[in-house]
Amino acid sequence: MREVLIEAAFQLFVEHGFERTTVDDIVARAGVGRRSFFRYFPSKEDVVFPDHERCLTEMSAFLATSTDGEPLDVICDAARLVMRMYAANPEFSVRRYRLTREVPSLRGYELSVVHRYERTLAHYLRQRYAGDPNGALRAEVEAAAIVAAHNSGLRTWLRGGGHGDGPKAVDQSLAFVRQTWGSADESAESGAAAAPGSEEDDVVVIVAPRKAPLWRVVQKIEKTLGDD
Amino acid sequence: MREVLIEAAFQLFVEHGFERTTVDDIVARAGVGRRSFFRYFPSKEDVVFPDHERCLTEMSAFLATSTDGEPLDVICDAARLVMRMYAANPEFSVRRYRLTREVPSLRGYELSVVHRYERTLAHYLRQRYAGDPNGALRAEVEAAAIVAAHNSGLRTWLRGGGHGDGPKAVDQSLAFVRQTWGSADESAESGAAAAPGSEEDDVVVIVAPRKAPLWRVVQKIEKTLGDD
DNA sequence: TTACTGAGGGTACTGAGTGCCATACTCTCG
DNA sequence: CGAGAGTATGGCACTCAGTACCCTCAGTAA
Repeated sequence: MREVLIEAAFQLFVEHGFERTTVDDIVARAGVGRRSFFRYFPSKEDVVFPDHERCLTEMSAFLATSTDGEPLDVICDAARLVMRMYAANPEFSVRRYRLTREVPSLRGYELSVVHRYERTLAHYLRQRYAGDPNGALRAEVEAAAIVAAHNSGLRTWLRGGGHGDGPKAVDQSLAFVRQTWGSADESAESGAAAAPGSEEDDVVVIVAPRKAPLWRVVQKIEKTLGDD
Repeated sequence: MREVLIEAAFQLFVEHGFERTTVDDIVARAGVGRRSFFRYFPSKEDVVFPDHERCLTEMSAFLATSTDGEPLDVICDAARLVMRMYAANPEFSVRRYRLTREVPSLRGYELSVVHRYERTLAHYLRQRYAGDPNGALRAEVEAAAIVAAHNSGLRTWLRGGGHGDGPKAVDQSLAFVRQTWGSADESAESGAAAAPGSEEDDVVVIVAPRKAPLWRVVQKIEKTLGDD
């Protein structure tokens, strides 16, 4: 029944557009009663995003079992679940992407979905950063950054028609965040020198208390430059 | 007319709630015709956010004239415009906050507004990072991080009933992002030293190309520590 | 057989948002 | 002063999403 409604709806959406298709049109093509539509989908928009609810619970379940490991790495893995869901049906994802780009109400719905992912990730990080006085803020910002990076990679893939390697594009975007962020705040809690991310960047970030004796700063620099 | 409608609407919203108040109720209390409501507000939700449209154009105008200065600093200043708008009417902002927290459709509307701010900031950054191969991604992530930090500070203030110093809370949140982020990518383009944020934080961030001669790094440190 | 349950269907209703037209009011030109 | 043009407002009727309520028709247990 769900499948029948989704199929009928998408046919009509591509034929006449989302807004010019009424729920009556959909149930007429599907051959079911109008009332049944709203039994399976709480709104007309929901039929366009039939799989996000499941993905959200998957993400929650994944995070619930990931109690150790670098928090930022964990939520990157969680974000990859979303990309995987999109990659499972490239044609469907691309069709939906084109539809969503043009219909304001669908954009609004998508925003609310993305927001729920972001809240899920932020909630996890807040628990992991429970001791940190800046933990709540850090959780918010990191979750937002990871979601933004994920969506950037995802959209790049979608714009390309879903032909390239989506997960790889997302990985690269996520790596960018971890590279510039993951290392820097490592230092923020230790109050001393910190090493850069990894990979092929050739810069080093050093954090030290202002007014610290200069020799100590140089010491940290030497230590930092030494261990690569 | 706008003011009359807004006032009537908020009275009814606090009396009976947003969803149980119909547009007919609003126009009846305001003493105007129903059709006039939709002339001034495209939807029932818009009456709750009467000032965001102006703030968005203000932000665009501000960014259009800010062609130099550190990009991250510029969009921080742009974000502060939003906080200022909230701070201009604390009681109204808090009433709206409480309302928005409880009504799903208002939350959805707020998400779309936040998203437009984020797009505006990202658009600006994308132009500023035009040369950078990672510029587009960096723009997305930084815009998202700044918006998240701003909203974190804003919500803290709103939860406190609008009594504390909102702009200060936002400043602290924004400083957190610049501290852990703003400095790291400075090095990506200039390859040399960079100064910290400002205010009362007592840490200094120094960035230098790895493998640079050590004396040059120390030189940068002395220069950085000197100018405060 | 009856009684219960649960999925689907039908009808009528509320309320947001729109299109169209009528009615003022105002400003300008003659 | 008055005619005409442009503009703000009100009123009416309509579409359509979403909901409440009730109906039918399985299948099933007793």
